Amino acid sequence: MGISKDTYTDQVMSFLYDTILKGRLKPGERISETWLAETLGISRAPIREALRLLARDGLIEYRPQVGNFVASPSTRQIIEAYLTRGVLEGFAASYAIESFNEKDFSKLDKLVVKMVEAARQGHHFNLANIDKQFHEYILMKCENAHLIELTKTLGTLLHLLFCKHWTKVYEPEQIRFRHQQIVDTMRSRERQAIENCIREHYLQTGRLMSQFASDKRS
Amino acid sequence: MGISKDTYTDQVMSFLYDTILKGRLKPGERISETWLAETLGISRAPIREALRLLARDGLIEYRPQVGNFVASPSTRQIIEAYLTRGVLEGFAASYAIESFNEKDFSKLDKLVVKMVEAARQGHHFNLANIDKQFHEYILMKCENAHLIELTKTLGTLLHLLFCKHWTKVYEPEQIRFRHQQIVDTMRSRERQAIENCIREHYLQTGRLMSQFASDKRS
DNA sequence: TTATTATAGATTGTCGACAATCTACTTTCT
DNA sequence: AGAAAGTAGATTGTCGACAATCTATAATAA
Repeated sequence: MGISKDTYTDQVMSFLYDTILKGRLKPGERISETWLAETLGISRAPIREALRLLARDGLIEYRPQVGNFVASPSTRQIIEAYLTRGVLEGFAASYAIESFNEKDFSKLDKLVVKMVEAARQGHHFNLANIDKQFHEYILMKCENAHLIELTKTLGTLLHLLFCKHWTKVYEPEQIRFRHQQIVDTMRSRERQAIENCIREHYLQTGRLMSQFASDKRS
Repeated sequence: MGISKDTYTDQVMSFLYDTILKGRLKPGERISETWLAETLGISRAPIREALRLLARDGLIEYRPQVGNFVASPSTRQIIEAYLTRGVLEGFAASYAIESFNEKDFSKLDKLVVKMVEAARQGHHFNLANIDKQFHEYILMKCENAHLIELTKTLGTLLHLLFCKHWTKVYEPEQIRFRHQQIVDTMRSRERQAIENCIREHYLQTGRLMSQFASDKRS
């Protein structure tokens, strides 16, 4: 573990992220401040700050005077979040395309290959990670710190809530096609086509995920 | 004053927002927790939570172990923020256009008239408020809570930092033209045109504002 | 004089405690 | 039995204090 000048607040945020990711805290479940404080062996002050920040990002639902709960978005909210993510990343990609060269495209090609491998082996955790790398690689190149920050936050939320479903939602071959399509469209360097392609990419996933999530609850 | 079940944290956020808006706290200036606590007559706990949240929204720059400072974005960051806002609102408008009827358009027409009046009288505070109403009216109709939240946050940031410059940046006639153009384009109901129009609207303002802000600092 | 080091003051990070509020259960009434 | 009211327990909101860290001034050396 490298230099850890993190404040407790940051560490609590990481802890909660991991705990939710691993399914030890499930959507809708209460997150008691005192429980967290005892579990981590620290006081409630930094914990409250972490909870408020995670709530601002949508990972947690905070109800004043009542408590904090793991986010449990409605079908509609899920679709909305994916839609918004598509709009942001779509613009980022069309904006970043000017600084793309063949080396960047082939990097993306390789990530697609790795993604398909992970999908074939059913490693949904790996799959989600490589997918994240793929999309963030495109995102980063737009060089707009503000846009990157917003989009990453949204991505983190979606990753956290739905990465466990990925191997069930798409066949490996679909995953390959969907992402190769993005790379190919970017190679065309047509900004409008790029935006539309990425929006559609997220819209599809949003629809499937929301359906999956609502199935599970009934 | 209506029912006030606000927690202290919320009140501190409002207080800081107003204080910065009125220029009593200037960009780059330090915001001491103890000073705030004594000024408001409360303890530091809710103040810290408010500061962290405002930092998350970009109103404040937070440096761990050092302190909080009023945001003082660079030229580049200013342009980026306006650009991003344009992308979000542009999409929101093109998405909301389906639910627009003539009543909505004429409502926007009236706001444009009021805006020009305020501009003629040099009321930059009024002008900024009506402009905010205009853009939020469009935004709200998209019915995407997530998108609305993100866009509003960004708008609040820009409003706070730059509303004081508005009467200096645009002539009343320019303001009329720029906003009437948006309404007219929306009347055409062409989604692509709407997105481009609103993006351009914000891009222009971003460029002017960033220029103005950098002039002032030199 | 300029650069470096010490030092005192101020500021943030964290803690444990108490009051206000909410939740869930028990009791009471119909 | 079912609904309403009351009560005990738990949870959140806020507070004041202390330790760790940073900042700015003063003292020292080159």
